[in-house]
Amino acid sequence: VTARSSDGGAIPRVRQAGSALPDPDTPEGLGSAAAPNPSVDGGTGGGLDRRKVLQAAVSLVDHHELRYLTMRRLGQQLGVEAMSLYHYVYSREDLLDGMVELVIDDLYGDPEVHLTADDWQEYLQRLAHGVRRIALAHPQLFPLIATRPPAAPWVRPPLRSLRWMESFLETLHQCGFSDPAAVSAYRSFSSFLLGQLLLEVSAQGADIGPIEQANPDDAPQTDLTEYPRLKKLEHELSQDHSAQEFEETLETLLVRLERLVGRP
Amino acid sequence: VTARSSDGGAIPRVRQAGSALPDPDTPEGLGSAAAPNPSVDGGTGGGLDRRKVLQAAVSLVDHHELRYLTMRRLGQQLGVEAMSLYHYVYSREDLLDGMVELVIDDLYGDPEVHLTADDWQEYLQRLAHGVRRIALAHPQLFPLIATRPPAAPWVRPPLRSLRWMESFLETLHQCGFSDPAAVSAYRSFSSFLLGQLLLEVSAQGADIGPIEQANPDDAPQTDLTEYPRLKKLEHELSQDHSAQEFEETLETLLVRLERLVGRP
DNA sequence: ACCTGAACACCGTTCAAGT
DNA sequence: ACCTGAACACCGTTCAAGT
Repeated sequence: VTARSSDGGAIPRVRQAGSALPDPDTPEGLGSAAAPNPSVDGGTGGGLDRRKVLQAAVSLVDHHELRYLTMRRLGQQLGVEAMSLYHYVYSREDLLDGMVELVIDDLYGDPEVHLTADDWQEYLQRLAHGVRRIALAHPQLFPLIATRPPAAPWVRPPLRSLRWMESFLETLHQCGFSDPAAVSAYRSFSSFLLGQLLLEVSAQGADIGPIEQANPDDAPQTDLTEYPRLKKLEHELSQDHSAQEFEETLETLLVRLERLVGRP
Repeated sequence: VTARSSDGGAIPRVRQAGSALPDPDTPEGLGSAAAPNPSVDGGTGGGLDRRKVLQAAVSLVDHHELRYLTMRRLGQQLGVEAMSLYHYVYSREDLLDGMVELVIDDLYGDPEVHLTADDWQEYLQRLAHGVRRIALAHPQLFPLIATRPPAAPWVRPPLRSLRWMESFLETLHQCGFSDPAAVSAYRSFSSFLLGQLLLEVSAQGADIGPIEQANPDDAPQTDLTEYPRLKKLEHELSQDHSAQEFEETLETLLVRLERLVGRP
């Protein structure tokens, strides 16, 4: 059981749905009554566990909207009362965190991303497309992935996974980027990637939940010994350069648009 | 009273907050009981109207979080029971729409934005900074501004205001952009702007509410006679180019990063 | 060990009733 | 004309009680 940084100020985050929540023909059954529906678990047997709960939640959100995910509905989906879920999940917050982790872990298995690339351009291309694939596969969940404070909340913008960030920095280092150049590249890349995809999924009707305020106090003081480059660049990565970043990207864009004038 | 496209499938969107909602020292009073607090209106007198309701709501959200905004709390803020609000607002959805409009209207008054610029670069610079100012002034509200379907829901990405879009297209046209070039410029510019700012405010703990699915059916079939360029380019603007847009921006970014290698 | 019923403090919204 | 009380159908979460 991982130590949860939760609480102190964990804020439940529920949307509630008057009486008008659309119930598009759900793939999981048409019984409108509260009939338990145990046919939905992984198939491996009756016992519930955290993983099964998280999987059911992800699937519920993929087929509906984020606000459709309710402790009561999730319980019903698993053939159990809502209160039972609290044995596998500390709160709705924790449920959402778990879902994000589950989906993120998929990326590690993605061979397209983890093929060793021999130049950094190819590496970044693969990474970008891998993340985009996740975004499009789970549009409702992606805003959470992109914005929930990750293991290292001081990194701006947050790429959500220490493993990613470490491998990003290491790859660029080996390709001849100086430390400041690598940090700067990290910033441009991740804010392009997350910003663009956030907008793209929001156009599909996604829904960003409130982000736990990155309260520096309860930053879990993560152990970075496994991530040496991250540790080395910790200070640089935690600076906020959003204004400067904004100006530079805008400038680049204007230059790019210049080439459009007077041409078809 | 403007015709509201609401309903048919309007979905209330409430977050509810167990018992743990933080109540940071609110600037509007410390009476914890349900004491009416009529001292909050514009100052011009007791009568409630839509505008006052919207203003109070915006201020509530600016000082707290989006999920803090509740019909009951808003009512209390205005010295009235929650149910009275329904005289000025059709639903919580409508309340949020009204708040977005109120804030957007501020931009029209912004002299920084509406100075006539004589080159399009300056115009886009002004516009970008004006929108960024709004985002930073109302981080909690901005995701709604950036993602709620605007008057013309077929425009991707949505710049939220027909007046903006028209003036954008007209300016570029007069500066020698061909029609396709102007549309392409619109796309790059708005997705840069909204994506970047969405990410920036989300890092501050913002919260994107569910977006009403841009249901093409109930698109209000807006009257575009006042917006000739918009009308002319309607078809081009409604194409989805997000994949291509993604590739191009990524490519540009990689080229830009190239210049960082091997330099300090 | 796992699940449940009943309860609590919240939601948006409706509606008949008050002034 | 404007406001309200009471009610309804929902929330997350707690807790003592069941098996």
